[in-house]
Amino acid sequence: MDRFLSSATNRIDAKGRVSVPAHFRSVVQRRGFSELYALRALDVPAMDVGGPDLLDRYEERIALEDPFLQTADDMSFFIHGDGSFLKLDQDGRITVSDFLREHTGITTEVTFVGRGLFFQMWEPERLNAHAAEVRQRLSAMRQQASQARAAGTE
Amino acid sequence: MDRFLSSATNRIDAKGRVSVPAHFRSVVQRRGFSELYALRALDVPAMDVGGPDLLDRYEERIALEDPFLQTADDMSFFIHGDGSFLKLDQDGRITVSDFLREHTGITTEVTFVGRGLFFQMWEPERLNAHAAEVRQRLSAMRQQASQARAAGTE
DNA sequence: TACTGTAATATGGGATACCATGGGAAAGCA
DNA sequence: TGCTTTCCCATGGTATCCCATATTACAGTA
Repeated sequence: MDRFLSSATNRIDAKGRVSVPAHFRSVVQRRGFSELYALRALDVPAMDVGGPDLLDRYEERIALEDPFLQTADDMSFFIHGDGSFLKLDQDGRITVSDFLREHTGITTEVTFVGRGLFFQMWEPERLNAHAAEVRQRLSAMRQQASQARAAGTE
Repeated sequence: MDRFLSSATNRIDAKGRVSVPAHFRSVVQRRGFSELYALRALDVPAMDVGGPDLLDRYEERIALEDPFLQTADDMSFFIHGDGSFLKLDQDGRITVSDFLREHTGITTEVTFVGRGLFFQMWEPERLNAHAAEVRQRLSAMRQQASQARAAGTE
């Protein structure tokens, strides 16, 4: 399978290194990425990490904004401004930079979350909070949908 | 038969492995898969499990959404982040990870419940409680319906 | 229906391979 | 020279392979 899936939490060692889950590394290889791009996620305190295609995706997103408006420029700055890329060492580890820590709140542990075509890096506690929100939204959405169906058949 | 039917309870061994019921395995293997896709169910403490094709179906669903709106992001977060592949070993067993235990409360035994296109993994006690709830809801609903019918004919 | 043998399945355990993690040493940089 | 980064190796823990044994399901026979 060549998609990033499931999540795992790894510890950051004294030198600031953390192992990228083996499963993710094999996906990276299979997709033929030689370098990983880490971008700040737009709405959440997480990093989006993936191959060059991740950049394309963000470009598309920016393209939707009116180029004369502040928003587009802000987004572009936000993404390209400090966009760092992560080097995998021989043991499949990356070094967690201050840039990463600042945006995510990561200190001693990192949770890697598969997102299909890319993956995310989270501070474990913040991830839990976010996950709870997401599940609640989806659950509410599903109830609404089934109520709407019931109403339609009455 | 290519549907998941009936239920069975199996024990988890000292290494955290548990056999997937043979008839469930044959459903998956007939399609040529050697791994399972498991997703944390939204409203109940159970895992929804199926072949990797189950994931495909979800991804197709997401593709219908505007990729830059919150809904698409939530859905992806859920099916990729709350999902995981379970590798079947040669004897048809899977290892029950903390990822599964956390959400389901599973400790020493697992009940596998056929649900047609997928099956579920439950902690036996919780399944009993849930089954009782479901029965009660259904019988309440039936009583309501028959009362409404009686009222209509009076 | 009861009994019996057989095959399929579930379970247990030793050995092995893989992976996260930690630390020493060499290599770059100020 | 100090400091950080990168390489390399050691270790413990976990997952996987492979085989043995127990248990269950099934089919045939009386």
